[in-house]
Amino acid sequence: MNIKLPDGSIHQYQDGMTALDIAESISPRLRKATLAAELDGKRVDAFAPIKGDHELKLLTFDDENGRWAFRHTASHMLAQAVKRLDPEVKFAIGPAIENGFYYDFDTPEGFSFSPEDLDALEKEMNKIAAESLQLHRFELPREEAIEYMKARNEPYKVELIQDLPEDSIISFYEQGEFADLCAGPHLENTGKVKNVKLMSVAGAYWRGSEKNKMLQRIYGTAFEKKADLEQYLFRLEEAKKRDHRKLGRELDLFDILDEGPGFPFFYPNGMTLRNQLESFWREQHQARGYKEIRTPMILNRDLWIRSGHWDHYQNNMYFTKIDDMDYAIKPMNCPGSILTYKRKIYSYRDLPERLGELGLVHRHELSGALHGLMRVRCFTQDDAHIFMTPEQIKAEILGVIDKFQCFYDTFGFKYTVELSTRPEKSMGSDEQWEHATSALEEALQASGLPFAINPGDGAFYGPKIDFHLEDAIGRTWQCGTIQLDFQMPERFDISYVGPDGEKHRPVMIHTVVFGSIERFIGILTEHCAGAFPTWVAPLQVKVLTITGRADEKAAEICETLKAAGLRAEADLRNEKIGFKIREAQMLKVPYMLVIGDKEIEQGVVAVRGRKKGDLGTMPLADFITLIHEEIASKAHD
RNA sequence: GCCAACGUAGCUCAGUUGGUAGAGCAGCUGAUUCGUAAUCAGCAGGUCAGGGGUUCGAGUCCCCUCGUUGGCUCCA
Repeated sequence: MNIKLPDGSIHQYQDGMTALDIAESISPRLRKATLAAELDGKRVDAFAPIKGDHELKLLTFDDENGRWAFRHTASHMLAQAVKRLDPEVKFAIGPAIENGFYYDFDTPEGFSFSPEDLDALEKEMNKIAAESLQLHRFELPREEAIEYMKARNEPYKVELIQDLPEDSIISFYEQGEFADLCAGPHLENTGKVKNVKLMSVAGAYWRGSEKNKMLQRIYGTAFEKKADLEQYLFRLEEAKKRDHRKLGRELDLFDILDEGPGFPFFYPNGMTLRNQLESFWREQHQARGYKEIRTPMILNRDLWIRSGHWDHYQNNMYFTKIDDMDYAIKPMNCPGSILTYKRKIYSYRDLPERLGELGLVHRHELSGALHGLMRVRCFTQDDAHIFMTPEQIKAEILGVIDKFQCFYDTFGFKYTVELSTRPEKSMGSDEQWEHATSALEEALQASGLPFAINPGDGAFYGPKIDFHLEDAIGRTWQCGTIQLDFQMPERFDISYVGPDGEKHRPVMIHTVVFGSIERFIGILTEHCAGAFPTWVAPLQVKVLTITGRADEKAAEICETLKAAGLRAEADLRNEKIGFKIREAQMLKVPYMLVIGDKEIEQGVVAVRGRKKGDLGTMPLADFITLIHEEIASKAHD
């Protein structure tokens, strides 16, 4: 048979040889590294015999798909270990995921895995690796497959098979006494999976639906090399140090107290930071032709019925009564924005009308969903609503995308983009949804941004484009969104007068860049580990004296800095300079000015940067120029 | 909301088989005037999340509530 390798070369092999054999023929080391293979682009076992001419790619741990096979085998080993230690446990599913794998188990009533159990399971997995069990693949016809799993008393597996399409191949993988329903591919042998770490236990609904039984999920990870596992665990530990909840307390920025779950406090430092972000937002939006508004936090029931929130969003809303009438606290700003639009008659010449609002919204999120500033029950959306003619849609969306890129680049964020389509619970006709969805898709394509489709995740009034930013440990959070909406304009019967003198229905875009100021601050805090870019840092310069003889000069310098528009403080305490520097470093103050007898005598300041250390001395005026330039450029890092 | 773990001083954490709460940092007081990540000493600080129960006795054991964390579900 002829085998074409990724470098384009074609080699002849004997029919029936496996990918491992072929790897061996190239080098013994490659054979050892080969975990799985891709045959004509399809993932297969490296130990499966190959027949006929094909294109072959050998997958190692460096390939995402190689790691996937490696960790998927690890998840089977976990299941095997669980079964050995507790035969009563039933298997659900156990896939490889980014950075690891998990397996869901249905355990006997009242039993749940403890940390000690995880240790024991880890040991058993190591034993399974030491046993060096060979993996075998076999296929069964549908009925036999069902009988096979019934005989093994695995009801979840039976259900999975029953839900597979009639004509699908039903494959199993067997290692020692253990066999599992699985499409593969897998490693040839359990002996390869030596560096395993079981991370945590969590509840997870069967098939992801809260209507189903909650199963026990064990998360783990596995690496080919021990050093890589250790490095991964170390990185996780390091990442915890930049958790925004921890930094928020340490830097005295913000906190969430037991007295108000999900309702954050912003302390003076946090407020300074926040105000900088809001100023930036205002500058940018003014420059981009937006007008700012502010709409009420409480509006009456009729409004929310009209907007559809009463029907579609009630579970997430807070209510109140005023003079025996029902009111709701706004969970979104759009109805207020629409009422603003409705206050007068718009001409097509006025459009697009871009209305921005830093609006505080309240949403009753499930208690278990709360997470620091990332997920709260009251937050400020940096909202904007654009009212426009249908012809303006594409240009407006492109304008918004440009705005997003400007914002995220300013902070040095990487982001991923998703297009979310119609959810089950939604309003409007199929045509409207199709029209709106394709408008978004076209704009995205025109922007050249790579994006993924997220089916069924749109808002109830329209499809959306989401921008996701990463936190310290790689979880991603939706920040920016662009939502196209044909519904609200209908519901509120808003219009503009066209060139023909007739009334027309405008189209509406809902969009946020920060997403919520709170979440954005959370992400930004983790992104820079609390060392905020100078332009947003709560305190920009700390003036440190070496002895009391410098007090007067330091105070004077501090005043000069403040007069130059900088956020500066002087530390005149009777402490050693090393101690003062340590404190300022821990607070991640961008610049420290050390003032002692020498500086006073020479008429200079000794500058220390939080990252670069001692930067030498310079006249105060030079330092002010330097920091002003840095602030003006909004430099990060 | 669901599953699990956890909740001790402002912060980080000790507290053995139930026998009346302890350290470091921060704070306060005093001494020290000192060149780029911690000067020394003293003092003060807690209804052990809240409420019930078991017990001669509960921070430790049991139950309930609240909150936090990790997930699931949901979402900016």
